[in-house]
Amino acid sequence: MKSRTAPPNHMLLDEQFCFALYAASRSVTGIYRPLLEPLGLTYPQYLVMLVLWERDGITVRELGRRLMLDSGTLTPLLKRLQQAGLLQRQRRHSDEREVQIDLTAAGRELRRHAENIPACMLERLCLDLPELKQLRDDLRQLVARIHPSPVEGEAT
Amino acid sequence: MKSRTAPPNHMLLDEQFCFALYAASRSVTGIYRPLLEPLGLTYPQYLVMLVLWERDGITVRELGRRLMLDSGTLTPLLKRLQQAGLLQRQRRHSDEREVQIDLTAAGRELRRHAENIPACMLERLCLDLPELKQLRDDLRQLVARIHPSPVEGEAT
DNA sequence: CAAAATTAAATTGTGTGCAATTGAATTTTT
DNA sequence: AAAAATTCAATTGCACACAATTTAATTTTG
Repeated sequence: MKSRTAPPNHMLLDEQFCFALYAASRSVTGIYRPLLEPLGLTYPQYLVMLVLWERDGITVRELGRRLMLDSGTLTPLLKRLQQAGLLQRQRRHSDEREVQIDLTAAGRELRRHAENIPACMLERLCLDLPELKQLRDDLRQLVARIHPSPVEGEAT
Repeated sequence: MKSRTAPPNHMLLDEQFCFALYAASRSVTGIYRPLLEPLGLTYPQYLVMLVLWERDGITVRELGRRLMLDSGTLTPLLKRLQQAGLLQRQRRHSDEREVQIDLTAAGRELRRHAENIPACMLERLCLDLPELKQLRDDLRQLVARIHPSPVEGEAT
């Protein structure tokens, strides 16, 4: 007996998981915008500050590892945060290739003004914590499980 | 009796749902890149083509509604697709404000080369269809349920 | 109907993302 | 130790995103 459900057309935008992900990500960033605007931060800048509030004195490379961003993105972003007086950038004497990022007093101060943001976001998202944690873990699993593309000519 | 679990610090990057979402979205777009590169498309361009393959002859506005993008993003993107010979843009006679988008023969042709992409992605994501649908619906619910920010001075 | 308000795209300007290249410093090899 | 390879950040170039403004066309109002 044949199924009566419509044929699942994977080319339909509204069927696609990846579009839902893309749209959700941009939507959520949009919610951050009015919350971060008073702090003078964009969402990627806020992410950088989150990392530095955990521990500063780290290198651009370490920052990039945490955020999955490269120097092409981070260098200009960090220059803006430096311009805003939130951090300092300096080559490490131990290894002149590395650039170490240190928060200024103003950068550390800013944390207090950001502490209510997670709660604000939780409210806007209208999800309870367990649901959110589940979704977060699903997304992390997704990223972790991504099958590397089969690049040919790779040495074994 | 006090709980022995560590205090949940919502300021920790790796605790945050929103960062997982942001990172997952960029990761997934990164998987598309090598698949779309032979077609000469970026991921946002691919999304535009998906909408047009469903139905063309729509306006920039309708396209923007489907993709949640405004003309500031779409206009230059559509110009590039036009330059690539995939579509035509023309003012509507019925309303000269509107710009109608029509696929060219080459634009319709391209669909065949894109038809295997969803299956490729499914393989790369290493998730079965039910899980993916669940996650997709969760993300859609999230976007739908987003509480509008309380903008003051709004007329009632 | 004419003025005012609204609408649709385009434009302008800023800030990501990311591939590819460059340049300098360090490490590994020979 | 000198040459080769590697590493880190910066730079370059291109393509989004999105706020804000502009321009032109249409609709609504007085």
